[in-house]
Amino acid sequence: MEGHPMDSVCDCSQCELRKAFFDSFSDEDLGDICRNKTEFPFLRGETIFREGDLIRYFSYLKSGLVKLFKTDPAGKDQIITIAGPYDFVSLLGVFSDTHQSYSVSVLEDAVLCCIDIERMREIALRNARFSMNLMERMGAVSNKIIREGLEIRKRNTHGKVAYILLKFCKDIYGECIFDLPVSRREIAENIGMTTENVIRTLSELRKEKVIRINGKEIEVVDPAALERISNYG
Amino acid sequence: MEGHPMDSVCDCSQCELRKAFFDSFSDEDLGDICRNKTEFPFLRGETIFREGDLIRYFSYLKSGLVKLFKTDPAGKDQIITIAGPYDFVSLLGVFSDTHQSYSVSVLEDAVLCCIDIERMREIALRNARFSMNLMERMGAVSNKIIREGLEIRKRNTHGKVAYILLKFCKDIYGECIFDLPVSRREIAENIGMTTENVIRTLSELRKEKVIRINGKEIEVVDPAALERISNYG
DNA sequence: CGCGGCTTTGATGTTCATCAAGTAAAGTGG
DNA sequence: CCACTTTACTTGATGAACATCAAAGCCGCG
Repeated sequence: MEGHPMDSVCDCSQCELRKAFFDSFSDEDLGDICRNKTEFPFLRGETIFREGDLIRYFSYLKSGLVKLFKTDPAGKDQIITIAGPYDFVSLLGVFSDTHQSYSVSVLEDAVLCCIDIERMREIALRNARFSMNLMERMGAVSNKIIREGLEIRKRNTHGKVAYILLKFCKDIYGECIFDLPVSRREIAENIGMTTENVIRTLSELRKEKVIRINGKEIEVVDPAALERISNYG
Repeated sequence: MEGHPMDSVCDCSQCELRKAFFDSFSDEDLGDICRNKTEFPFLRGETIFREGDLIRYFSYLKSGLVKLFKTDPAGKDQIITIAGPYDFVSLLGVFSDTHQSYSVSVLEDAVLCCIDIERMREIALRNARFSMNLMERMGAVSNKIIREGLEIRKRNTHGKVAYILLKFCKDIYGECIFDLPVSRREIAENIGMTTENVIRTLSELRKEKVIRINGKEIEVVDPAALERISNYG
């Protein structure tokens, strides 16, 4: 893992995640975690870990945006999903596998909260409510990935592009106007198309006045039409 | 859920799953589960539950083969995965969702072991080791589904068909000769192709002497070639 | 300044879905 | 048990969708 630990300014009792998740902690466990967590800042473009690396931390994203991806023998990347604040970067293998089965790199400057995996396991093993919460939360992430995969699979090129644009606009940024955090090629790697066809489809959506494009900046001008294209295509 | 409970002949202390999974149970919990589980037999073609049904049971497959699938508004099915003995039929939503997010129906006569979801939750909440085992096991299933989705997505038609044939032969039956438990259409629904192209591709593999076809019976004559097609295509 | 990566568009060809038509197999009702 | 209906399977022809190849402009960076 690149980067150096930050000064741990975060008091875990104030962590936004606590409400949803760490409420199952006793004060004792919370103090334990708080003293032993490490926050790592990462810059756009940096790699957090690679497929095959030893799993040392349980980690989740405090801020920023990252991509989870696999690289095939020919060197082509396949993006599994894009994760944002309070998403786990560790998928479900984290307690059963010893090595990462995918790579993670940074799309927008990020802060990662890391807890030693053995300590995490200890706490999970003596706190059933926490295990349960963990399972629910990690399950939600896995289910979202599975669902997205199925949605992508059944769409044609126009539907795929519309789908991912809506994901940026609704899920990730919550606004109709945003800067794409990824290259055209990365969009292609995410939805299983070629870069050229992603570009061509974006241009067509622009010509049809569904979106406006200015480099990385995208504005969804006609969300209803985009929804229609996503659902029909 | 169709079907009527079987006489519960299985003594849970003898359950094959116990070794891998239920060892985390105290004798007390095991007895609790054992008295309160129900085994349901299902016949080929029956539906175990449908998308949208209330989740009442935590359930796993003792024997047989089932498909998990979603049906879109147009009535077209998309197969998520095929599950075999000792796979969970409940995916990770089972503790966090109230309703099923997919349907399950039977490909080969099956016996399903069902445990009331509330009882399961109670036990998980007082037995952290069990929660942990559950998370590991359910995580493995989810990860397999995600991985398969990515593998399918990156292949062309020949690669997709080769991939799923190898799955039947290696993962499900462990033999080079087997009866397909699914129709050509279901294969298509699983790997995202049209029925016609599945058939065409099978015929081509037959002409190339990679497989032999006799109705539902498939023999993989040249496994190395099939692997090559799966990895290249 | 020049190199490499990203973006864009066009031309071309392959792959794949769709349409059509027919045979085989399996289920249904009299 | 047979006629009938439906579903599954198969092949061919066609066209649309999509990948590939090629070329050029753009931008950031050493």
